[in-house]
Amino acid sequence: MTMKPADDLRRSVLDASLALIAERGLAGLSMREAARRAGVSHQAPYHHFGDREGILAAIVGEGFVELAADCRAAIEGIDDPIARLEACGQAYIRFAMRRPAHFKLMFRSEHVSAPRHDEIMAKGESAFDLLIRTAHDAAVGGIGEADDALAITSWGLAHGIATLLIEGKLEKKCGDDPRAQLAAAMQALSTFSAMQRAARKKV
Amino acid sequence: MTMKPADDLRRSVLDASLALIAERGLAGLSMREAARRAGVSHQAPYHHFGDREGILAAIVGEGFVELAADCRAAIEGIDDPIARLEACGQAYIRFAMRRPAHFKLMFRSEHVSAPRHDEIMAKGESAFDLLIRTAHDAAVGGIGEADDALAITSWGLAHGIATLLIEGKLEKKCGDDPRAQLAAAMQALSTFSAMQRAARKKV
DNA sequence: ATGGATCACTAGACAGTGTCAAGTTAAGAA
DNA sequence: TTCTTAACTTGACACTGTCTAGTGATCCAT
Repeated sequence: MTMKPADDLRRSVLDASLALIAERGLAGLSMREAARRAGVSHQAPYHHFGDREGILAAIVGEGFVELAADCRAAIEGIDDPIARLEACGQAYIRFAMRRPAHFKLMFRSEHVSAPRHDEIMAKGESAFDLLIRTAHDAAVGGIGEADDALAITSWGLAHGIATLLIEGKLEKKCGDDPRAQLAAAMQALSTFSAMQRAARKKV
Repeated sequence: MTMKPADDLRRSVLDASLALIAERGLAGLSMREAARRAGVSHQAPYHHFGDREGILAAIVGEGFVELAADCRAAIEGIDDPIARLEACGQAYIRFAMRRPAHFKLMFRSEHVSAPRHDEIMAKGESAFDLLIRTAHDAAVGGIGEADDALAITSWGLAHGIATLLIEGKLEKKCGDDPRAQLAAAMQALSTFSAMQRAARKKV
């Protein structure tokens, strides 16, 4: 199943957009500049995406699929539920570091309105829900009874660490080296796991 | 010490900007519309803020001061270090809910570049560092030895929960009612505190 | 095969934006 | 009185997203 030329332009506009975002940030993405780089008229992208938001929605969709795949791969072969949860969090944070623009678009409400683009969001979010469910199951299996609260706590921790990391807010505490920051992030996750294990043994 | 007319316009442009953001979101803030609402020409705001970013920087500065004050007030009169940390996190999350636009501007790197506006950021961030130090001290006092890791973990949790909350990502798990979402957020914090206490007793 | 519809795209225009440059007006200092 | 500076206004420029109106090509039913 080869790509049709139509999808070809769609793909190259999308790639040009991602490159643009990588260079100039999220606000630096412009329909016209993306079209320019793809070598087409300023209106060509509209035929494939309808809207500026359409491009962002496409990026979000790809992001959710990739994140879910990352998480699935990370927990494969791990049995201990708390270790699974930690591995999942690690994948979450590594994804945020590898694709910061995707991550921001995925978890900010203002760029892509969920009601529109619901088919894309649904595809992505169903994959994402699996991720959350994994975390949830792991948490429940680990601690015994506390249901939603622990899942939200785990998600919140991973999400917060990831956010602080890609926004550069850990620089003051960990220095400029991204690897040192990543190490600190991972240490936060393992601290959380340790606390979880302690709480479990106590009960 | 009364306000000079100059500061008067500065203030009203700032208020118009905040109203604009509340109505149309962060991207809906426009220099020209803010000027229009303040009843001045489209260039008048530039005299006070220099830049579009200047307005955002002013908002960020006010936000850091208010957040620090909130946190300080929250931990007042509480002795138990773990309880202090939890109260601090509660204040952090309540602030995010009360001033979502401030919160986003404060913790995103793309809107306001720290190197420029360093005087504003310094004023705000020194207040903010106090907040982090409080969390740090409380954490260290609580668990005994683990130093930076627990502070980052706590900060990450509060930040992540706050972010998910104001981006509406908890709606699927907690429903549309903001009070139910806030309750879930608080429950996540208390879950964390319980785990911290359990870990402490175990060691 | 052929007429009509649909697809993929181009070209032009419009309102709106941030910001540079040049003027204006008023107040205060020398 | 003259000079300087602050606090504006006015006008222009390049750029943006998006609406409208085209233009070939391709496909499909007759």
